[in-house]
Amino acid sequence: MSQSTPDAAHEAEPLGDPNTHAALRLWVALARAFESVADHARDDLRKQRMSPGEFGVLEMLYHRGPLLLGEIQRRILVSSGGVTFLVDRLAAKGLVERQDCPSDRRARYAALTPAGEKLIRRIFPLHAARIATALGGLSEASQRDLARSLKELGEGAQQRGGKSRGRKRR
Amino acid sequence: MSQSTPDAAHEAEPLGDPNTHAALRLWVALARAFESVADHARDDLRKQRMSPGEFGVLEMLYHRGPLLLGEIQRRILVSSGGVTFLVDRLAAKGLVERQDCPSDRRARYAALTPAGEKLIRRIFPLHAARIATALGGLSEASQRDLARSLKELGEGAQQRGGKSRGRKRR
DNA sequence: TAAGATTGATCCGTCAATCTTC
DNA sequence: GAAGATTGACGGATCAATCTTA
Repeated sequence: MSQSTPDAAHEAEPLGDPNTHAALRLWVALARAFESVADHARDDLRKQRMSPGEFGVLEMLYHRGPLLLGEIQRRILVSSGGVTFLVDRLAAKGLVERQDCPSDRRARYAALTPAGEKLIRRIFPLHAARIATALGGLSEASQRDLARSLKELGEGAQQRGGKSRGRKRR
Repeated sequence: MSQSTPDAAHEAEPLGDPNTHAALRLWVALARAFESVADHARDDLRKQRMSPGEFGVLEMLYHRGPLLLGEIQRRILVSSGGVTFLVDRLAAKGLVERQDCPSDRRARYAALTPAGEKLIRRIFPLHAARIATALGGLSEASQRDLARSLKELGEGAQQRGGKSRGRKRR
């Protein structure tokens, strides 16, 4: 794992502020839920010998077509050097290729090669199914509700300014 | 960041199964929400020159007292080697010390030193407040609701067997 | 044989500095 | 000067192999 999960029990020594206490419990639940599902995702991806970042790039190019490296960076939230590195590796595997940008010679596109397209077309549905299995305990309705709440939570937290790794601060 | 976030828009090419589609949207929302809050947490910790893992160990020892390394491993969900490494670093900083286990000579305890106790006692409330700020958009009630749903989600996903990095499969 | 801890190799990604083009 | 991409050094964690004790 790449991330340590916060400890679950703060009840031993309750905090003065009940509001903080509720927030902490939510944070723990959020982190644990994320890690549980991420475990499924990572496990599935490892069988394809693919890192989460690599899969993220392939998936994005699959669903959106060729993209500038900077766009990829903002969308999957990796560092600038990280994108270069990911695209390098995918290119070495023959799954992705760089293309020059006609309107701006500083920029480059990344695009799927036929081999990359074939691969992601095959594994994406399997990966999606694995996620669905992980989440399978919840009804479709509560999945929708939860997704809505989480989206609100995420956007709120982002506006309050976390670290903002060069991401659009809209 | 240590983790790439799944891409948000699959609407361009809807999946056959609507159930899978709902699951995917939930997964994206979950990952984005987690990363947004984690950014706050990481940002805060970095000012203390402390990794999330190090903070996790200190926090746990603070709230639970001396713990076997194996227990720490299971609770913060890091690898076996990871715990050894974390405790090494904290010990080098003088914040934590190892203690022999009288009943099993294979095992060792980790415990806070006075300096470690002093440090975590000081920074934990600040960290908690930062998390509370990140989550501040939500009412206390909806924080509780969300936490409950997420706990259910996380436990469900875990039971369905993610990767289970040596963790108790209870 | 198995369980706990440790070591060393390796992997993935960040960060700071740099180069090019705008 | 600022924006896009790239490079190289580094950090944090995983993994497989090993050592010790049960």
